[in-house]
Amino acid sequence: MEVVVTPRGEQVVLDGEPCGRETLPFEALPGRVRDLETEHAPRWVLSDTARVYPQLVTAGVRIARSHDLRLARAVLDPGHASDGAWDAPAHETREPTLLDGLAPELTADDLLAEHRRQRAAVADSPAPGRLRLLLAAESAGALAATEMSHDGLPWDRAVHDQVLTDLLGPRPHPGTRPRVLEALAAQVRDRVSAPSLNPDSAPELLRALQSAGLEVDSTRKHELQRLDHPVIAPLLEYKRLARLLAANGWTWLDEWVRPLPGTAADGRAPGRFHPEYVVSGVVTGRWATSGGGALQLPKQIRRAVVADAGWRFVVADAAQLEPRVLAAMAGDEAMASAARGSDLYQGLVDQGVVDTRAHAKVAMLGALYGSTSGEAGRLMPRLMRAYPRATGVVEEAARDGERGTPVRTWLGRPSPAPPPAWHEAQRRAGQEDAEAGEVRRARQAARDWGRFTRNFVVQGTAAEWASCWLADLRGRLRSLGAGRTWSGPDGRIGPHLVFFLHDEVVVHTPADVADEVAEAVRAAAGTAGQLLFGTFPVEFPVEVSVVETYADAD
DNA sequence: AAATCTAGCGCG
DNA sequence: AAAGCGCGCTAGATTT
Repeated sequence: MEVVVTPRGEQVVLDGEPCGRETLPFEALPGRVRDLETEHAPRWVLSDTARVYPQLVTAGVRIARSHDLRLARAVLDPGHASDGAWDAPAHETREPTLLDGLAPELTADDLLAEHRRQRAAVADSPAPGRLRLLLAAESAGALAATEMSHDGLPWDRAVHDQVLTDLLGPRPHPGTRPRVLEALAAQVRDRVSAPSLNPDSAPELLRALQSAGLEVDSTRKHELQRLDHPVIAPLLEYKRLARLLAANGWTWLDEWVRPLPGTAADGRAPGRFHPEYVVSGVVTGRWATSGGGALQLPKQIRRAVVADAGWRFVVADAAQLEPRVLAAMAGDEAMASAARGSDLYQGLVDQGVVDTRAHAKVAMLGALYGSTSGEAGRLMPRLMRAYPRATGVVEEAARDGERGTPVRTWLGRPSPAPPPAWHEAQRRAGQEDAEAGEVRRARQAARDWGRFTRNFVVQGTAAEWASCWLADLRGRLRSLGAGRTWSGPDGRIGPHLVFFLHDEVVVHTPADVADEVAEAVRAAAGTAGQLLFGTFPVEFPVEVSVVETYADAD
């Protein structure tokens, strides 16, 4: 049973089984969806989850299954995905409404036709089952993303303020540096004899360092770390704290964490951080976020992520996901067997491929990213000898990329084509009268694109595993919470996802079912592995902890 | 003054 | 000789 939801003007058209074509005022949508969901649990075919679903969730209506036409279109027809009416919504500063940007020219018939086209495209593809899985997982992910944005990540404003105060000193007046930062700046100025230096200005800082006799040509942390000079320690500390202040300081707190109404009685200052997730916002299929830098929450500040009283976080991350995914997609039994334990890198050492765990990690990441120099480059031949199938997969993807040939993830997401300028550069370099510089630059560009496609197949397939994990977990949590109510501000919804970070999930849950949630997280990981790779014997262990603050998960 | 670019750093 | 992937965000620098 499927129902297509088409908001138009001030109305909503529902079309499909079991309701037939039905036009109703959009205020009536949540109630009607709730009724149909309860009675028939249809698959909801949505033009764009990010546009339609927030209205439902805000009205207290959540659905189990969906198909997101916009996300599917981007996978099935990448060249035309951003055409006209199907454009991804431009970023907006206010909350989207049901009617905003929904391309009102798209009628119910348009959506039904698009849906038919997509079904045919899937059926005609070389691997329909894989594509169906990808689209189902992405669509479920989009539901989870909307729900997570709505529910928010529990955030304790008082703890955040305390962390900042401990590290920086009390909150300063606008336009002035916090005490600790000002003291460090003074120390830096003193030690390079530059009394008016603004250490936030990279050019000024670079000139000052050079004048003081330091051999640097950038102000990057890694370059500074190599130097032995009294200014280095205070400067690195300054940069660390200045970064924290700029990215996640008091201004961020005020802008992004909304206080939770009526719950400040126990001396805490509970709130919620509501990032907007952009499903498949990264070319590889990973999620992006917009606003608040949710995917870059520094470890330092995770202490402020505090569960509600009587609730816990179940934090889980998939250990060494990308190498495991590579072993599975390559059908590399040897690498899968190295991955049998919980530490794949130690497995490489135990198989005698490399001598230390650190070398194993450098070599593995080098293979995934295309390192050719240094330690990684030296270790690569051993890796290729030990795991010819796994390394063969990424090498082939790299060769394809260098030729400009698209590659695909395991479930079938295509990589983008290189830009026109890239093709043009390759064409010119191939001509007889090409200049040496042109040829060199074209080769460079080809290798760069090869590293991109090399990583694309692995990062993209890992994102697919993670989508399946998230989607299956969402279903399990819905079952776990069904028919029960819980104490606390999120009591109505029970255990729920609050954060997703590439290979890591956080569930906010009543403490008494935290162990059940932990088990659900593990079980979902098992399901994800089977959905993608069937019976191929590669394990995807997840490290799970039950904590009161996110900072305790590491 | 506003818009756009760049360097740098946080995360995976 | 070059030299490891993908992002978002900020302040300062540069351009309009």
